[in-house]
Amino acid sequence: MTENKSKNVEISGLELSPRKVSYLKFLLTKGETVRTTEISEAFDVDPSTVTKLIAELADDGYLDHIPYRGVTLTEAGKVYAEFCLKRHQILGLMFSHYGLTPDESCDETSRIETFVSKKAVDRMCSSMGHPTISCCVKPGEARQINHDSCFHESRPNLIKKL
Amino acid sequence: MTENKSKNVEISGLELSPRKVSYLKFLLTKGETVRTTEISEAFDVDPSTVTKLIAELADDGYLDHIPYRGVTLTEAGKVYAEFCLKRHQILGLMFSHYGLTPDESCDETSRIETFVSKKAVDRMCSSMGHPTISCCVKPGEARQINHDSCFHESRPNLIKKL
DNA sequence: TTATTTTTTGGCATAATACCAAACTTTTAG
DNA sequence: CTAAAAGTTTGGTATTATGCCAAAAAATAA
Repeated sequence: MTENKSKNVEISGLELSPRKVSYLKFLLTKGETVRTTEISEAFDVDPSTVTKLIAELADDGYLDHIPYRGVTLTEAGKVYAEFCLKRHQILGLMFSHYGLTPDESCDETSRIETFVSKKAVDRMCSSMGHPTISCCVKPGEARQINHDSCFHESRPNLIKKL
Repeated sequence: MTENKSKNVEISGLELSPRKVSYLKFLLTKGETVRTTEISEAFDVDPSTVTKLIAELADDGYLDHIPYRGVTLTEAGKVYAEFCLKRHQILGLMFSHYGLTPDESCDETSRIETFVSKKAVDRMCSSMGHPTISCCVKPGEARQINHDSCFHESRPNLIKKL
């Protein structure tokens, strides 16, 4: 936990490509070990494409891959995926503030999210009062916004770097 | 004028790559004919890289290129560049609403703008009351937000498709 | 344990960018 | 008015991110 936090500080939010972010978010919502085929079907791509991307994600420490068996998120991968999910939710919420429908917010967010820094997301999250709803997650639904990764600028001494 | 408006309707906002959008915005703010070197210096890339991108933009009708002389925006190019500039400004303003500094807003916007649709921008613009300030343009400065390209959803009969 | 299914490998392709060196043009200096 | 300098374009190559296909390998089912 304390370890995650300290690792968190190093997340810029720009380290992964769009597809990789999608895979990580998918893996997080799945929870358990996920087979190559599940991913390839979810994203409608060839299984070999998935094999290659997960190999890179595994190399970079985001997930463990047992060949022919499946993948699971590493601790770092979970932390990163949580951040990605939260970023998606914060951005989706932001768009919805300007009259976009939930679907539109989600679409626009999906195209831009990989390019928005964690610093910006944290700032926005604070500014919004650490919301728990978003275009994809409503109160009462299973997964709400997880603020663990949030760098609380307003209380630097309490949480910064820890 | 009427012609531009009708062409506008067909802009999705996603037709150009990041670099091409940057070039178009640069060309619009420059106004006159621009030489390859000016662009290559502005973006700190090799002149040959510029030659290639402008060839593609010219092919697609965004600009006229006279070899060894320079490029100018076509009418369609101007219309598109105006939209790009406005999109940048609307998005920058949006980020600034969530506590990002002007510089931060501008940075984040620069990374995401190419992936935000015109439909979303128009909606946001309406929702904001068609503002004239942004992270990059303050009131009193030369270029303010140009709303010509805006699809005014609130007054569809007056402006839609015309 | 063979047939079927799943996964991985290796090869190849495209879009977006970018660099370099060589070939051209245009401009400038004599 | 030409030769050198400066600017531009071509052609070749590279990288990153993705993705497909066919063949090989492993796992599972019959």
